[in-house]
Amino acid sequence: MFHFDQIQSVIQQPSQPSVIQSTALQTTALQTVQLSKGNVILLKQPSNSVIQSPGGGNLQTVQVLEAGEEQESSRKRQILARRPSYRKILNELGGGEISVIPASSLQLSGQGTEGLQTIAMTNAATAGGAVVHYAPGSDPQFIVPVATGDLSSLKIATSTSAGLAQGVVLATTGSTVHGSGDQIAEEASRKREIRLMKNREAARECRAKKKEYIKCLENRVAVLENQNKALIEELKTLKALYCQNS
DNA sequence: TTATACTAGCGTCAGAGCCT
DNA sequence: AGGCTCTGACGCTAGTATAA
Repeated sequence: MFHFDQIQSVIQQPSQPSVIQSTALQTTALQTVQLSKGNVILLKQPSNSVIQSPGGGNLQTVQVLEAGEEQESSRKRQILARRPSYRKILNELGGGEISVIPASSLQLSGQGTEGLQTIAMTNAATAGGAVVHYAPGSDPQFIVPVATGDLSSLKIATSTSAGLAQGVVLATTGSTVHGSGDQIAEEASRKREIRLMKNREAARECRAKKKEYIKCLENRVAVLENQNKALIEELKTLKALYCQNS
């Protein structure tokens, strides 16, 4: 796997592309670079990745895949690039419907709740356990499967930056958790909160991707400027040589 | 020191495009 | 058709730079 920073340039239609051995090339970093068959990516330096160049040297090259492989690879990349939604994650975990609980309506007591990252919880309704997603921010929320049932006095284990803490008790302080759930306004509000939360996350990722892409373009500009300077120097030298000999 | 301009980052909305 | 993701546009806020 190599990072965007390592990309030095993309050469179009190389006359003699050098093929390299790549045992487990991850190309996720290239999603925003449009490549076509025959393009070659130059890396700034031999990376500590799995890429091995038969020729060695300061620059490594990665040849773009054949058309069929490229399509397949592109599809895989797209699938990998798209993070599944919270709803999908919960469905895969057997959650079904989900409920959003404002963190302000909950109290976490016990040790190990600082730096909270994920919570797994169990009670009579969850049997094998259910996953609670914590959405940090100015208005933090807990997202839980509705099938979980009564949320008061759930036994939960928190995974924190400091490690796992068992036996923390999640206690509800408001009635929002136990509402009927049938009220249309409540349902609409819940859906809106989920949508906003997902869009917030999407916007964050989009901006990060955009920043990375701009950085890549700036790198390319720098490389091309250097190449241009070098070519001008070479031209001057050749001109001088030609004048001497004529 | 204060007022103003500029920049970066964020959340939200709207619309395009894809997928089921 | 409806739901979803992605992304441009917009407005807001906080931090920084600069001129008066």
